[in-house]
Amino acid sequence: MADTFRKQLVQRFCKSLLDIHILRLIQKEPMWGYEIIKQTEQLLGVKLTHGAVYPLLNSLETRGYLRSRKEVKGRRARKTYEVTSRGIQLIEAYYNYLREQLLKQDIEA
Amino acid sequence: MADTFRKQLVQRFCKSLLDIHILRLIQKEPMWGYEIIKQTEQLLGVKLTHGAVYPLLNSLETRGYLRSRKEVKGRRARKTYEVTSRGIQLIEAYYNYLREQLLKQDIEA
DNA sequence: CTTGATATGTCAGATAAGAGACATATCGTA
DNA sequence: TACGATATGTCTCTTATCTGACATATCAAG
Repeated sequence: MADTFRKQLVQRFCKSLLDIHILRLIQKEPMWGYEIIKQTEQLLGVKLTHGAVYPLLNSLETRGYLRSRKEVKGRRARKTYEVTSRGIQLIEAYYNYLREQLLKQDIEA
Repeated sequence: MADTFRKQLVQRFCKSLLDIHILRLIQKEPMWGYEIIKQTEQLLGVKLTHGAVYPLLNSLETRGYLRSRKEVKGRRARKTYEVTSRGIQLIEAYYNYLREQLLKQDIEA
């Protein structure tokens, strides 16, 4: 049962906080859309569709959370993203909020 | 800026994980719908509509996460909810997941 | 005796997000 | 040379969710 709940939560966090999930992955190491989809499936067992990922990546870049560069190997092109300082600030605000939530739990436990 | 991000996250966590937010409030002390809406506004500054809260409370009870009893003061009735063991399991799975997320951060920091 | 607060409920319509299709291109391999 | 994998992009339609309206009832205060 605890395992069922865990899977549910992994799925929900990943989908309803998809932008943060993506920022966290890219922060670990610069990455491109296709790779994000593959790693999310391998690491979490969650299938993202590219129709959801690519528009979000573009939006995150427009809003200043990501920066991209084109990498060309032979004639193949990929857009590798890295997290900007603004993106790092959002991720840190996220971790701070998680800590806060856990703290509240300890106080009342 | 960090403060703006925090407010954003409070809002998003509360709305996209509304069921867990409600379970956590009720776990602190048994509570009814109207009170949940008031406390959420006072504590977090987030306005929930009763059209979202009441159907969710009923759904959480049907699915076994909450249990309700009718409290009558004079002729006024209210439905006070408490969290079931199943509900507590979900909340604990939630906290475990938060801890996991923070752990991952430490490893890669 | 009427207004605002307490208290719960349903439901139609709006809205936001995503799935999946359409589109294109390279590369390796069978 | 055709298929599956890599790689990115747009867009329509569906689906899920919430807002806000409608509905009802008690109570306190002005």
